[in-house]
Order: sequence, then structure tokens, then C-alpha cells
Amino acid sequence: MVEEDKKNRIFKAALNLFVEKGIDNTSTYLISKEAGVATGTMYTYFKNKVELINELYISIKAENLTVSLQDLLKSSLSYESIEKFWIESVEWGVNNPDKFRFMMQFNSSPYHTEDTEAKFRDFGKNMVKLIEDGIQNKLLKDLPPKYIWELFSAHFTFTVEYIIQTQTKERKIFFETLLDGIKY
Amino acid sequence: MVEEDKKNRIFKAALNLFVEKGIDNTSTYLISKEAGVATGTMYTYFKNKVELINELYISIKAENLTVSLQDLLKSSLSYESIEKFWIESVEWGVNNPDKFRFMMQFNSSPYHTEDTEAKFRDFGKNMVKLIEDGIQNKLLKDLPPKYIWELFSAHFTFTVEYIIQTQTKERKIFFETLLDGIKY
Amino acid sequence: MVEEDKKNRIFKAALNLFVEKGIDNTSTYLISKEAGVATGTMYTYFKNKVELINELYISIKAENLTVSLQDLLKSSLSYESIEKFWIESVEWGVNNPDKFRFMMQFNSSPYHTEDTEAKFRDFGKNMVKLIEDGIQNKLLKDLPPKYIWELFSAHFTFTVEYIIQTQTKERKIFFETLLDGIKY
Amino acid sequence: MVEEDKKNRIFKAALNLFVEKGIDNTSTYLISKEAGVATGTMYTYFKNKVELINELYISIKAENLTVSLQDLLKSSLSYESIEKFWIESVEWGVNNPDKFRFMMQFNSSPYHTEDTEAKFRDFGKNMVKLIEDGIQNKLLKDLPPKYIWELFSAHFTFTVEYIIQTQTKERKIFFETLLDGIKY
DNA sequence: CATGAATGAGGCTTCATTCAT
DNA sequence: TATGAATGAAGCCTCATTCAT
Repeated sequence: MVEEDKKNRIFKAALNLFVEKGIDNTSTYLISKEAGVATGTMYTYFKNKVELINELYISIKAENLTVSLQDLLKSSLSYESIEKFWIESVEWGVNNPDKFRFMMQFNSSPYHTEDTEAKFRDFGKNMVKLIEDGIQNKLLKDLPPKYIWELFSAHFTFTVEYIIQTQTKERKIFFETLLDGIKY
Repeated sequence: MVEEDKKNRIFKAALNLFVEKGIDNTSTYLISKEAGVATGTMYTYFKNKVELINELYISIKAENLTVSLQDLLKSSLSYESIEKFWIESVEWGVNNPDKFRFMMQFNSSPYHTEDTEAKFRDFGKNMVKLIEDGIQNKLLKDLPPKYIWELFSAHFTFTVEYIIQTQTKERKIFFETLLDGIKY
Repeated sequence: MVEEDKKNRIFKAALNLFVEKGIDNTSTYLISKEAGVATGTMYTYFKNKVELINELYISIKAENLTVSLQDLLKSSLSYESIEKFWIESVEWGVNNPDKFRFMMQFNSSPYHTEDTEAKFRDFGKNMVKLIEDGIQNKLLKDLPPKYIWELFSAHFTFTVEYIIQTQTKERKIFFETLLDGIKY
Repeated sequence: MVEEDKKNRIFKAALNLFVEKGIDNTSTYLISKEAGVATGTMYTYFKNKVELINELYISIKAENLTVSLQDLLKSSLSYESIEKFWIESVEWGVNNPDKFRFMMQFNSSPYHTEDTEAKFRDFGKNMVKLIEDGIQNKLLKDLPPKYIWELFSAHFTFTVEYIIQTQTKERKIFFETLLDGIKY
């Protein structure tokens, strides 16, 4: 009778500690203690620390994408749908600062392998396609679609961090620094 | 000359290894070996590993700023001077990918303390002041100056990474995604 | 029938793995998996791993002795009866290389306690008595009977290993290197 | 300034403990403690535990061979030279019971790889050649030379163990059980 | 009897740092 | 200054064993 709960407790403990102390400065012992399980228990749920880190990332990124993605892919692209997507994404980040920051940390860590990112390949491709359409329809500047997509991501990331730190309620004016930069 | 060399050899070895394997996966032993010095020698130049990391960061960031800063602070703010600054910064990053990437890695690491960042506080303040002027002179949108400054940094960072990866020769069109986003 | 089977499946799994990977490199988990039972199940049949090892040894050694012993103890000692015993023993080893090798491994392991060996004390005593008779009857050299018995064992052991490795069909010429060494 | 002494202390501690408790039941911590060094020190001298085990074996086996080998290979083969070699070998084993027993333990352990044994390949080949000569000169029975050589080894091994246990002073009569078994 | 998740002691190894030379 | 052998705390992980179901 697996306490599915336990895996979640490990996830939560790891997330807290990774954000607080950094991934490499968080020992498996500390994670176990924080999760209220024995050291060995972690290894019932994860093959090793690296796999825990990656599974944590994957689960968070999946959550992140699920939250704000549905609408965008269904509707046709418009400034409004882009804004909605951007704002929902930002809101998710602001409301989940630990998850957000862990993703950032993970992205610039050696744990961020092609292998893991491959799981989200399709999503990226879809975004690029959407952007290509936007360019053809003269919604967006004629730039490399991949550049636009990565600018979008970078702008999103930085804005979330800014909002978390300043606790500002503004959203729309920030979005416009992105949109004005890329719209046709 | 032969000997002052040693500190630099340690810096270079550390930089290479940090970028290649990550800071936490690089042992001081490995740095020493790569630098061609004894393990103990590192400790005549740096109090410990953390200090080496921070000094390396400081020296690189200083170089980065020095390169492109002079002109900007002297001239009055204009779209041209902003562009010049941005492009020179980007060029530095593209030409020094290891240094650039180490800075990124450092920024999202637990070694990135207030203490170290304080060394560049003045620079940031100057930039914010410049931006405030820009806002007053209706060159830039009326946004929090700190937001604009951090957007600038984020945009710069992401663009360098993009250029390194794609090896594109484009610059101006990328800059315009920034400028169009923030100009009045 | 279905269930008594389980103890045997554990025995077989353990035997295979012990020979393949060594006793200490075989975890109880692996044995369970290979036997197709749960980890806990092992402990309903054996008090612990050490006891499993010893019971396995005892069952194999008993089988080994049973096979070739009957005749020898009944007949009066002669070169022919010795040869028959030796050859039957060798044949058993050659046909049961895993069992044979596990016994060797067990003998030079810390699990090989007096306690376990005591179970076969009687057998050894009988052999020594037989040999004493052989010496008195001028069949065998006047050497310490225990020496002869242990030489017999060592010679048997080494020959089995040699035959397993070389796959030779020879038997008698090998036996003669033993008999010529000890006969009167 | 390497204390070459220290490597020897580790060797001796390991040897004692391996014989007393078995290789796999001896922790690196225990070896360090017994050797009077820090846990990490072992790793200055040996890459890991497996390498320590193998180097220990190699050094002991080399010593063993060196002791008794010189004469045999120089003189022409005769019953006397064989006897001399056998007795000197036995004497070495009896006088170095721990080294002897460690070699036995190593031989039937998973650490005994082809790789390590390859170091002594030449020696084995020389012995086989010598035996081939002995067969041609009708000193020895016409058996596979490798069989004779391995019988020699097994006989030697078992006899040393017997002498250690019984503390007997006999030698020659034991040798004769070997020689009578293989001489022409 | 059987299960297998959970336990936590203990094993091997790394590595930042020190210090005698 | 420079060296590098030595240190030992601390990290990751395994595994024999237990126990609630």
C-alpha cells in the first residue's frame, strides 16, 4: 500500500530545500528529514538524487505548462490570446515562487540535460509554429520564430522575478514591453 | 611576471572547469591540476573556494562593465547611445562565452550573495538614474526604472545566449525588440 | 506442492546468484526477485541471510555425500571401491558445477563455521576410520589418516574444477595421480 | 615526502583484517583505524577498496614466487629440484599463514579477475614448460602438463593448511604423496 | 503464510582545507 | 611563497531486516 502521499512529501521537502540552499548544498539526508521519512525511503521512490531532481523538474514544468497552455493552442493567435497566455503564466509563477525559482535553478544547472528537456520538445515546437503563423499574418515582426519564443520566455522569467521581489500588482504595462518589442 | 601569472592560471582553470562541469562539480583539486599548481597554492591566493568563486565573478563582471560602460555614462542618453551600449555588451558576451556563462551560472547560484553584488551597486544606481532621465525626457516609457534596467539585463543575457547558439550575425533587429518595448 | 516449491525456488535463485556474483555481492532483494517471491517471504523460510547460506550449503553437501557414499561404507575398502567413490564424486561435481562451486566458495568464506561443519563430523570420522583400516591392511601408506582424507578431498576438488574448465573426458588417469600418491 | 611506511601499514592492517573477518566484512573504516591513518588516507595510496585488495594480492603473490622460484628455473628439472621447490614453497606458507590464507581467500573471491592473474601468466607458462620437459625426459607421467601444474598447486595449498592446523614437523612424507602421484 | 514499503545503520568515497617541509 | 600528503566530516547509496496489512 504505497503512501502516494510520501512521494509528495519528498517532492515538497526537496523543493523547499533546493530553493533555500541550492540543489548541490542540499543533502539527501536533509531532504529525508524534512520529508519525515528515512534516508533509504527516498530510494524507494527515486533511483537516486539526480532522478529526484529531474522528476521534480518535470512535474513542475508540466504543471506550469498545463495551467496556461490549453487556451492558447485552441484559439487562433491574437494579441489578446498572447496576453492572456503571458499573464496566466506570470500569475502561475508569482503564485508559485518556489516552483518557479527551482525551474530557473534547474535550467542553469548541470542536471538540465537534453534528455529531460526532450520531454517538452513538442510544446516548444508548437509554440514556434504558432509564432510562424503570427509572422505570416503580420501580427509579429519578421524575426526568427525561435528568437521570439525565447525572448518571450526570458521576458516572462525576468518579469516574474521582478514581481515576486517588488510585490507590484502591475501586469499589463509589463506585458506591453514585450508586445511592443515583437509586434509588427 | 612568471609568478603573478599563477593567480591568473588559477582563474582560467577555474573558469574553464566551472563552465564545463558546473561550479559544484569542480573540485579544488581539479582546478589546481588544470592550473598546474599544487592544491595548497590556491590557498595562498584565495581564502577558500567560495572566495575564489566570488573573486572570479567580480573580476569578470568588472571587465564586462568596463568594456562597454565608459561611453554611455559620459554621453547624454539617446537611442543611439543605448544601442551602442547594448551592442558592445552583447559583443563582449558573444566573444567571451565562458565568462558570460560563468556569470549566468554564478547569478543563479547560492554563491551570489548580496555582499558581492553590493560591489556593483553604484553601477546599477547610475543606470537607474540614467533611465530616470530618459523617462523624464520622454525617451522611455513611464515604467519603474528598475524594471527597465532589469529588462535590459535580461534581454541582453538572453540575446547573447541566443547568438552564441545560433552563430547569427544579426544584432540590430534583436536590439529593436528591446527598444520598441521600452521607448516612449 | 505449489507452495513447498517456494523454498526451493529461493534455494535455486540463491545458488545461481551466489555462484555468478559471489555471496556478498548478492542481496536478499535480488534473491527474492530471482525467486519470484517478496523480500519478506525469504524470512518465513529462513531466519536470516546467514541461515539461508548455511542451509543451502548443508542441503548441497548432504546431496553430494548421499550420492556417492552408500557403496563405499558398505563394501570393504579396496582400490576399486576407492576409485568408484572418487569417480562418482567427481562425476557429481562435474554435473553440478554450480553446487560444486558454491561449496568451494562457502568453504573459504566467513560463513563456514565449525557449527555447520559439525553436521558432517560423523561422515569425516567414518572416512578416517576407513582409512585407518586401509593403513593397517597395507593398502595405504602409513600417513596421518586425516592427512590422507584431506588430500583426497583437495585432489577431488581440484580435479573437478579442472574437468569443468577443460571439458576433458579423462577420469582414470587423474585418479591414479591420487592413488599412486597414497597407496602402500 | 611520502611515508612509504604508511602504505605498508595499510597493507598490514588490511591483511590482518581480511584474514580475520573476510574481505567483504572488513570496512575501509576499520582498515584505516587499524592502520592508524585517516579514512581518506587510504585513497591517497589506492584508488579504491578493490584496488587495495588486488595490490595486496599481487604484492604477496610476487613475494611468494620470488622466494622459492629462483633455483627451480635455473637448475635442470629433477626430483630433487622439485622437492626443494615444493618444500620451500610450503615453508613460506607455513611461516606466513596470513599471507597464505589471504591468497586462498582472494583466489575464490570475485576480486580474482583474469586481469590480475595475467600478471603471473609468465610464471605459469614457465612452470608448464618445465613440466613438459619433465614428461619428455620420462621424469613425469604423460599427463596434461597443466593438470600436473595445478595438481602441484592444489597439493601445496592443502598441505600448507594441514601443517598450519596440525603444527606437524613432517614435510618429506607429504611431498611424496605428490611425487608418487605424478612421477613416471 | 505472503507481501513489499519502510527503515536506518553502515559502507565507500570525495573533497575543502591544513600544515610541516 | 609553494608544495602535496594527510585529514575527517559529510555525501550518496545499499541492503538486511521488520511489520502492518
